[in-house]
Amino acid sequence: MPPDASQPNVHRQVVDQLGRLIVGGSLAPGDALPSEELLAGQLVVSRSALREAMKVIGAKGLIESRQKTGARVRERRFWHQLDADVLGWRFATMPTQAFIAELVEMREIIEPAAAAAAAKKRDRDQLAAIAAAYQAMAAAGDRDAWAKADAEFHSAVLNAANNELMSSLFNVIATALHGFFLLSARASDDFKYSLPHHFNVYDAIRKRSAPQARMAMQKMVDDSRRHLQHTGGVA
Amino acid sequence: MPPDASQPNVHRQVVDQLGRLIVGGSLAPGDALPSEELLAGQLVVSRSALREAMKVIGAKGLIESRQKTGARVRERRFWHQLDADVLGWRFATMPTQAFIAELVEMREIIEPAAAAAAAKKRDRDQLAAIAAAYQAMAAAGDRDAWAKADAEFHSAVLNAANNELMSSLFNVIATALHGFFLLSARASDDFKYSLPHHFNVYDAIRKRSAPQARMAMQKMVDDSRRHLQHTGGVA
DNA sequence: CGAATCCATTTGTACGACAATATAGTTTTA
DNA sequence: TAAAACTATATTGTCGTACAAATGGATTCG
Repeated sequence: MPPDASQPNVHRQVVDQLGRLIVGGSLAPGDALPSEELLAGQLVVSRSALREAMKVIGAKGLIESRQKTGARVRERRFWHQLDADVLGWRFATMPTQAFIAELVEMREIIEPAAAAAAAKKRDRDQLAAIAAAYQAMAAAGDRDAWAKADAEFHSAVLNAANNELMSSLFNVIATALHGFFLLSARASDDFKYSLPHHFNVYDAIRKRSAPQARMAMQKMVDDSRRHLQHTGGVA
Repeated sequence: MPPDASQPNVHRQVVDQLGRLIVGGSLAPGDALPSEELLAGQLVVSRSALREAMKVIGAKGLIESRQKTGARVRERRFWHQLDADVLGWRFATMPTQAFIAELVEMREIIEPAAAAAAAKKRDRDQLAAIAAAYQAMAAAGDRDAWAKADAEFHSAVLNAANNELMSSLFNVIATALHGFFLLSARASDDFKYSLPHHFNVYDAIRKRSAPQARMAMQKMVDDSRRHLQHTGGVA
């Protein structure tokens, strides 16, 4: 339970408001924000709460504030777009196909590489976790159970790659995409269509064959993209 | 000029102190921080400044604070390790070979993929930028000029891939690694050894050959790793 | 012994004050 | 007249205090 949503914390709400404003484009890069006093008045919060929110927004790379000059919106390339909040704001304000395509592309790069690394570096327990997730997928009766086991599988593969940075990155991307897929790809019924792919990935990692693992995962994400294009319609 | 270093801002200093404490391991996940009042006293800052710093640390995923319970250090998997500050703290406190290897591995995954994507999606201007960077590298007389042009080259390739998330991610990784390489790999003299590789990458992107671009970049990073092992000694 | 209640501690929010400082406007000077 | 120095002022940075809200633990009562 991250301290994110549903909390009536004032500064958290202000963070969300400012984040959406900036990411949504109402405030363009280079624009100056109103003075703290004024902005606090507009949002009906104290300057303390506003400042705490602005520090958070600044930590996410969206604004930069200097004395007297005030806070200015930074250029987009400074936005730490791998931040869960920033991704969420992008989804909330401009979930364009291009943006989703970027996320999907990242996923399609990371996962095959992670599978290859996992084949090389996994230990016994990590393999067992992958196997367990696979069996849970095979045994899944409904879509929800399958989705849960599927997420577990991918997470286990990433974990077996023994690269925390990669796991962390994939986590952010997967979470962002998850929210999208829940909304769009509800149609198809054959939710187990990718089970063989998953087995191939598991088997290659078991055999410690990095190229095979990479190829199997590659096929899986390719298939996933094709499937999506049929149901959801992502570029 | 990011608003990071050299500023005597109190809350910024506190952010650094807390970040180093946590990332460095002095405060283990699950540990509770002292109360705000007490901690503010220890650090000789006001509670306001401390709170602003804690919000920033929280935004980076290092801590989570709830009423009465106080702030607790979160598990490492919640740390947003792709954050520049967090990476910096890891370097400052535990620049282990394993950590550097993770960064290098990420780079070796991203760059070939980016080169392939650039071959497919680059436009004329983006190609021109790559060409310009290459020529600057070829013309470079000293190591500093070469390093600058080199960074420009990689940046241009990433930019040509037309994926802002990828650019942003690479930026963070490259910056983090840059700080390390400056310290370690000062030895070798033939700083232009990789110029042919760079040409191959450029040429493949020019010809829009994705597989060729991927392979050329792959060779480049492989060579770079080998070179590093000779001079710096990274696993 | 268990459950409801009260209490103390801690974070969350607000307000007010002053210091530091950078910008803009003003004055002085060459 | 133009440039340089100075001043005024607005804005962020920091501090301190006060109170509200929530929550975990102690206490009391059935």
